[in-house]
Amino acid sequence: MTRLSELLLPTERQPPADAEALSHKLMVRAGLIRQVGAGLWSWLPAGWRVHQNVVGIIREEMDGIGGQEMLMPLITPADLWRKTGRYEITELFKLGDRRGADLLLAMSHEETTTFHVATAVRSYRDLPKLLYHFQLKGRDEPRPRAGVLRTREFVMKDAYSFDRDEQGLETSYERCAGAYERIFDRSGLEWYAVESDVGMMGGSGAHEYMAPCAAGENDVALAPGYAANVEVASAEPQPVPALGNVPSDLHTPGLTTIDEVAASLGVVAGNLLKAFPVVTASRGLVVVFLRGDHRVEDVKLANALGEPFTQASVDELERHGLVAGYIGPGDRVAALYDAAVAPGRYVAGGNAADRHVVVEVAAGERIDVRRVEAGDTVGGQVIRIEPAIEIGNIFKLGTRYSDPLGATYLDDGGREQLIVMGSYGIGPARVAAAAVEQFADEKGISWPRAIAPWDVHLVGLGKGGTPERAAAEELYTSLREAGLNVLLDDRDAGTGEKLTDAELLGVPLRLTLGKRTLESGAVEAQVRRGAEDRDPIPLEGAAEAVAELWRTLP
RNA sequence: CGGGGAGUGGCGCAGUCUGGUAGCGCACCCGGCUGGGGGCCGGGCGGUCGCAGGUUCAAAUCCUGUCUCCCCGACCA
Repeated sequence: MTRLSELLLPTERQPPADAEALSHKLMVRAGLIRQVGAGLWSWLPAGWRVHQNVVGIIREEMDGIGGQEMLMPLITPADLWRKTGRYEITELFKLGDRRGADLLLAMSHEETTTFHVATAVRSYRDLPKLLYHFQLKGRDEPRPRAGVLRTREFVMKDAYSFDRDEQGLETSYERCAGAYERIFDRSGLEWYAVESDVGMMGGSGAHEYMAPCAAGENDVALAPGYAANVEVASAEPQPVPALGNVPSDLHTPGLTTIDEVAASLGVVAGNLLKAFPVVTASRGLVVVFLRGDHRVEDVKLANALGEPFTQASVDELERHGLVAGYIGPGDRVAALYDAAVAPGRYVAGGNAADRHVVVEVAAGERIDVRRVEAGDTVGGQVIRIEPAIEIGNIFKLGTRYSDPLGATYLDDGGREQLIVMGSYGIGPARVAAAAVEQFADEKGISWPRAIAPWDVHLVGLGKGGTPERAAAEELYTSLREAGLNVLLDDRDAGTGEKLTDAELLGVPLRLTLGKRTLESGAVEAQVRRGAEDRDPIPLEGAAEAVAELWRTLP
């Protein structure tokens, strides 16, 4: 369907009142998506064309590295997930059938693919394998947001590699990384790969593919030659001047924050020691000390501790004789020091109400748990931090799933070995939304050519039955014969409405054909990116010239 | 789950404080004019005011309960 008069493309002049993110507003306004419930969205015809274009690119590149496409069910028996311990995840949609059997909506398909490989693969000769599918994922997200950026049901391309050993996994991983580079390059996005957290699941390595944009939910630390999610980023802190002459015992009534204490002493926050008391299952209460101007990065701290933690309550502190707001090093509780706490003198809590003291911190064991900040450096290069949306990830799973699900093979010596796995995800919806975020201007969307719903938006001005409209029909036919996907605006609507809708929808090349065109013998062309008018294209032989121009577009 | 906000034709909103039986712009339908940037005139269609209960002669408006949605924080493609 490529005639606007027949297409379901409900454009809106105003965005939904509750929309915040740019892609949310524009995708709804342009008639690409519509909401059904919280985090539940329908893709209307034009939007689905974009989605499927992204899918097409992914499919080509995955096939190109030997991926085998298949399809596994969304509804999954609970037993598979019980075996891997994932049945307890709170985001899991759980349901039952009429007989009372426990089922779930898969959040991803590690269990299912591993189940198949476990039963189908017996020999090292059957490995490696790279399997993938495009399938819905169900996730009962605590907070769906920003249109299609974070939803409770979405299509994911998830791929799983199965190798004989770590070395094989390394090869599969690199191969997927290469495919991902080509996929995101081809999609026309700005993107980069960053080191990411492997989470509590373990695993030996992971990367995330990030598309920088304002609506992004992740913060990424970037410097020339360096890119990492702030959840795992490490950097050299900015220096602070040494602590000047300050009395070693300070009466500080009511001064419980870093800023208050620093201001009252006339020193910088970095001259203080910040106490971050946490409780873990195996250690009980532990106080983590950071430089006063630094913040704890929760993910880094959990990784450094090797277990989850909660912040200590005031009760918990009192039980250990600590006073909230006045915690400092002492013998009452175990202490850990962040890597940015250089040996030297600091103002710290005096472990008594209204008291601070100057302490001498010695060199010693450190853990890196602080959140990297803009202005820190890596290898002498200054870091900046920007928001980005995660559009894909790759993850070395190891034997996390093959072990509980019994996915083994016999090696060439007849010994049973665990299959070594990797997983590789991409969210096509996020690729689409990120493209909207990155390239939209005040008039609307500006799709990269590779994923645009159509190649050319041909606006036929005037009313049906006029010579200019007849000419538009003719051009429409010849453009299609030249291999272009063309959207023809053949509505009897006003000029302004047609042109405004075209800008909102964001097809990369707009052709306008009206009375003027006929008189001059050339159709007007505007490149959507930058709203850049090009030289009119003579109607004689227009199709080839348009196709040629189109190939040069971003 | 914690905090904040909102539910009134398809979209955006007013009306709620101070109860009196629902209105505006856009969209939509009909007729006419216009025809290169959301044009003009005239005439129309369309709403259980989220839901349930209560107060009252009378409830969009007051009370109680409940559901839904959005935004900010802990999660992730």
